[in-house]
Amino acid sequence: MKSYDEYCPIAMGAEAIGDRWTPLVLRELICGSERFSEIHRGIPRMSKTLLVQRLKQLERLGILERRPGPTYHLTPAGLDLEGVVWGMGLWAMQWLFGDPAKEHLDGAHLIWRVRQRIIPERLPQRRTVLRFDFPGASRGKCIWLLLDPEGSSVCDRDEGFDVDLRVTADIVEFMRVWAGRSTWRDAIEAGKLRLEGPRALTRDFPNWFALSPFAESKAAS
Amino acid sequence: MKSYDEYCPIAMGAEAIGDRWTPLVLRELICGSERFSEIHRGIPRMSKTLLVQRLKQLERLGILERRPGPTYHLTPAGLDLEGVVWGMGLWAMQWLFGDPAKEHLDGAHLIWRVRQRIIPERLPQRRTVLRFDFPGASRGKCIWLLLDPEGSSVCDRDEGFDVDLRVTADIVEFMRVWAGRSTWRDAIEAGKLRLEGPRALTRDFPNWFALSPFAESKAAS
DNA sequence: CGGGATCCTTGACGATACTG
DNA sequence: CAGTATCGTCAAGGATCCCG
Repeated sequence: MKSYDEYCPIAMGAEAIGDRWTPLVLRELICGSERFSEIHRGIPRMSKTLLVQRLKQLERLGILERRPGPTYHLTPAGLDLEGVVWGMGLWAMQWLFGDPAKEHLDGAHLIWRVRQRIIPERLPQRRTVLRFDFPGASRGKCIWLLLDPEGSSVCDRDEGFDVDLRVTADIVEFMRVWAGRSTWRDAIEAGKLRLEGPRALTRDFPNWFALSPFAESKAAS
Repeated sequence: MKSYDEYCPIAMGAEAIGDRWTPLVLRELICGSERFSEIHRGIPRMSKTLLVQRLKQLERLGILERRPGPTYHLTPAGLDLEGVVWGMGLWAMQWLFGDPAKEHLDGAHLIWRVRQRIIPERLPQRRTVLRFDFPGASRGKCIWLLLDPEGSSVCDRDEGFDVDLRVTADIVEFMRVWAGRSTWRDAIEAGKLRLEGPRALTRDFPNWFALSPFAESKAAS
């Protein structure tokens, strides 16, 4: 893609971060992903080839820094982009955001993002295995989440662990809760979310992770 | 261009305003352009066909409104984008912006933007014709600016009017002043800007228009 | 895991001509 | 002036395979 060839800061900013997928790459970095595979899991529909290209350009522009590992870290210039990227999100939250559509109903992606928002100190002391069932999902109808204060992981196949807590949900409603458009309580009372397991787990479940970073801001539609 | 298919406000925001050229279209609307040709003159390197498409999408998204005339006006949602678009510009101003490069040296585009920033009340009462000569420009080496409190215009051909004030300048330096990286005084003292005409005009010239909206913010490099 | 190298498709875009 | 219509090009990027 060619340059705008305009001596204008807006044009330059748009050239730097306006390429397709780039705002999502920045989102992942801002949210704390550091490794290539981690970033990629956060943007599963982006090809690896393209992610490599985008990371390189961001590095060239001084927005991120590649360190041995390899890991990727935002530079001061990159950290300063948080306001811009979040501004886009807040704007969209207010003016465009609605309930999820069919194309959004990916259980694996959803739980991966839930995992990003885990608050480790609040997890049970011992490893706990959750199984999510989303009958209405387009992809990722059945997802396992292994909670561990030392590091949690998501997978989409039965690895043979005993399931401690089973979550069966209408994925649309789960996403609405995630986005701040509904609540766990309402979802459960409406019969759209069912938690099966020891009382201690079903009770604490909502506290293990925060909702979407945008959940608090107000939506329009 | 296909959708990201993510249930994420950042993805939605990026889809809405992240298309190529769209931030520049928004810039023109925010700066007050209303007519098609006016918007197009502000983004001369964009094709008309594409501008039509972008305007249509922005209308579909509820960001702008088309009224008879035809004229284009930002809706409340569109006005609310000003912070995001300006945020991109401010970020780029701080981290990427430098002196203009060869591809930027378009005298016609420069004077068009100067015209956008005219403060009508400060203009001379009678029509005044300026001629700009930019020997170092890549395009638009010679531009006429007709000042009139009722409405000013730019053209790139001699329409036969008598020139009241002649401005000869190193276009790089003129753009640096415009961007807040130099001053009229420094430019004149360095011999990079020469004003020829009645004393009253050469004296008031700097007051007729404001500099770039980003001129006050600090640049890095 | 973290990419590099190729091939191939599609659609975004520019140029041009035309219209009310 | 403010578009519409058509056509051709080119490059962005998806898919696949490979590598250390």
